[in-house]
Amino acid sequence: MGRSPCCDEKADLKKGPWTPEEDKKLVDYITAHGHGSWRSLPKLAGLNRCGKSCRLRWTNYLRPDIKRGKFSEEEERIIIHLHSVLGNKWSRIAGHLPGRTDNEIKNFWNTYLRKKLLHMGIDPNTHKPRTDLNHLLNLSQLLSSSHLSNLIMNTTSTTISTPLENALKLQADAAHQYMAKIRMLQNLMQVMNSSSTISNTAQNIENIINPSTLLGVQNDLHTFEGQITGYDQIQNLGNFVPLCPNEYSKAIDMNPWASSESGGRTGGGDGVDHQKNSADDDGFHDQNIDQLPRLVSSAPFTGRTSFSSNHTENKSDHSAIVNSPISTVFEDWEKLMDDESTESYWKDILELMS
DNA sequence: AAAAAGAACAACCGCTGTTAC
DNA sequence: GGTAACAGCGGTTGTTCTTTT
Repeated sequence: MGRSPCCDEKADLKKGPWTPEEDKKLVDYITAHGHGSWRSLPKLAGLNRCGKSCRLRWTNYLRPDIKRGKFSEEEERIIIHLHSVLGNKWSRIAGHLPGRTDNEIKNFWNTYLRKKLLHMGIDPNTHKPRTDLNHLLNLSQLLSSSHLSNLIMNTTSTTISTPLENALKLQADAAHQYMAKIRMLQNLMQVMNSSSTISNTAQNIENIINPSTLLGVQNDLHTFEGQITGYDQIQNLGNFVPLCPNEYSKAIDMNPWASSESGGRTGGGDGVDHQKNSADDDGFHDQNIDQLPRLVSSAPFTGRTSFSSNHTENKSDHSAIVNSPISTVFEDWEKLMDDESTESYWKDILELMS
């Protein structure tokens, strides 16, 4: 009954990297006869390998239609889109990228794309903004240690600092700290607003933080960044991309991957439950690529772009703030930030969210 | 120039659904 | 209908290459 023993059970089968000679044998055999049964192939081809190893070698490396080399930006975009819908279904994703293997895509994801999304503040598993505690609490430090230091070094490295430059550095430093805090708050608010299960928490937090102050966050940030763009490098601050509450999918509007040719979203862009589990449908069709929720931009963040597209509802209410200088823009924030300096401040918020 | 660290890639392992018997 | 191997898939590991210190 059943089949004969699997080749894997045979002894003395070679493992490890393939030699050019082995590759040639495999290619020659398959070219002449097709692979047929992988189980019987090694013996017929004169290889001391198991059929499984031959199949993997062929499908992942030797197949003539395999496209080698760097992934294009378009391929990157497609992979991320598909992953947001299909998850780690590498073979299905590979099915939409001719010439790419599931193994190659998987490696590309694990070694590059995943880290890229993490750097952008996006959870690569959920394709939503990261909500882990460390990310939020370390944000300020990360930004300060990288971008701002680069900024300062770039702007003053060639000369001995003058008193004015020192003052500018201090001001930039302080402003940067504000910025990081604002973004942390934005992220928190976004998380709260994007989940109905914690909507009550959002209200509780608003009891801690002056709601009117929170409403001004976006415009404050907008204005601040507008003021500070005298430093070109400050635009590099935006590796962390804040998203609009309830508007995850709208972030695609500033997505450089979303080419004009693709036409952007045509529907279903709420970023919720696009996954289908049906066996006969991978939940994705080529014509539906543009219907999938797009990801946030990897491009440098600019508050202007972000908030002009996502927070128009607040514009009129805060036009006065928008036009105010930095010194007054942050006046309302000073109280908040002073309060926040106490150790229990963030604990209170995070406990409410847990 | 050497060592260490990180990134990239290839291959293996083990699980699961399918299929031959 | 039951059993066991097959084929495919995703996760993980090991090796090699590149970059940084």
